[in-house]
Amino acid sequence: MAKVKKAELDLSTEEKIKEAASIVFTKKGYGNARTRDIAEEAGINLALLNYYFRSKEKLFQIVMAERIEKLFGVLAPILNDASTTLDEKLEKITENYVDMLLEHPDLPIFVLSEIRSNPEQLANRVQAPKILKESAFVKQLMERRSDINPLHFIINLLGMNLFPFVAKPVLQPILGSEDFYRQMMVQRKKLIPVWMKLMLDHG
Amino acid sequence: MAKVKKAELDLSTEEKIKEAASIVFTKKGYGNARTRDIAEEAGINLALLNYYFRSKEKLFQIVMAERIEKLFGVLAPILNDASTTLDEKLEKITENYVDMLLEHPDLPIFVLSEIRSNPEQLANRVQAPKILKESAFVKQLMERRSDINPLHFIINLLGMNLFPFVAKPVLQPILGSEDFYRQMMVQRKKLIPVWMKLMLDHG
DNA sequence: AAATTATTTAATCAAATGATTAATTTCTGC
DNA sequence: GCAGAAATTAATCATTTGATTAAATAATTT
Repeated sequence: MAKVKKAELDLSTEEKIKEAASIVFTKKGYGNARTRDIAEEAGINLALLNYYFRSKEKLFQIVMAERIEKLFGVLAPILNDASTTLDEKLEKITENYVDMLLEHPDLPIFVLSEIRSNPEQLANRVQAPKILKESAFVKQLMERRSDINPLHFIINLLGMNLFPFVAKPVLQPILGSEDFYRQMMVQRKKLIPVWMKLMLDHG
Repeated sequence: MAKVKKAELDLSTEEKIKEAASIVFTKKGYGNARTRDIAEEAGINLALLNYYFRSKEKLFQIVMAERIEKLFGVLAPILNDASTTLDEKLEKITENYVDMLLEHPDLPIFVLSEIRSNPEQLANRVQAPKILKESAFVKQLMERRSDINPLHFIINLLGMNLFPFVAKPVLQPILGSEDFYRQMMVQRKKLIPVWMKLMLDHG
């Protein structure tokens, strides 16, 4: 055993490399990640990285597509669901994000910072924006508050959900223990929908 | 003229390099930035970078300290001011952030992503957290809402202010023009304090 | 103005890094 | 069990990249 990661046990070499790449890229970013770091993390020979994925860049593109999907993929089905109320959507989105981000706290900062350093190639890969304007969600928002651009509420919802994870390295020292940080994020699952409803119905 | 940046005109070589480094590091991140990029941006010979700053790493540390100060330095004086009301603080913080971030939109994602990729060295450089707990701001928050951890409100305030800039590359395509993006951010100067007050007084 | 110091430049170095190669081992189909 | 294919390895390559050097130029001092 020793250094072998649990999930790595029965994965194929290709999957091991992709897993390792995801870990290393997410932790350090593309520019700070070394193919040798990835090979070591995966426990494989460096040449295998190029054997299976041709290049660091190609491997990154594959990992990045998966990470973008993981971060924004949850949105589309919820936003487009005409059978749920606006309140239910707010609750679903929050619940999904908090649960997912507690498991992958550095996902948002990774995706957003990589998009920033390469916007022309990556920004258009995010699908959610494209469906947004025609979504049931936006329609419901406009019905409820016709005087405020619905994007404000979307920014607030995503901000309250994602920001505490984006800023985790700064917030953690304030909050003290990792455990207390988790506690607060769990509290927010109930609080964020309440706050969103307040903003929608007052002011 | 041509490619010469306006601010660069009468700066000393040392200042030109620091300015260029700030631009290049902020746009690409440490790992993707090349000392040759910085030299070119500054319009100076590559060797001068090492002549004035010893190394890329040292130059980065200097730039980073300034960027952290720019992003979080505005907080301490406002948070500690016992002479202003909580509502005034919310308005001041929001006004300061929106104005500053419209000029430096990629500042938050830069600082936060660099801290993520090197937390042990950078996270403790942020001063704001240290003074936070003893601040007038936190006291006022606890007075107003004793049943909710004041950090929730701080997260929401920073999230609503910083997140739209952190996520700018993703949001921009939805909003369309740069001009419309600016418009929305200006709107938020009035909206965010209103929303914060709502959260504090209801729910 | 001469001497000294500071700045700038072109050329070069050494290490890091992504990628390839050729040989070896393991697996698969027959 | 064997032949061919696939996977793996150690060694090496070529380029990039941060940094240095020695010479040239500019600024400052006396």
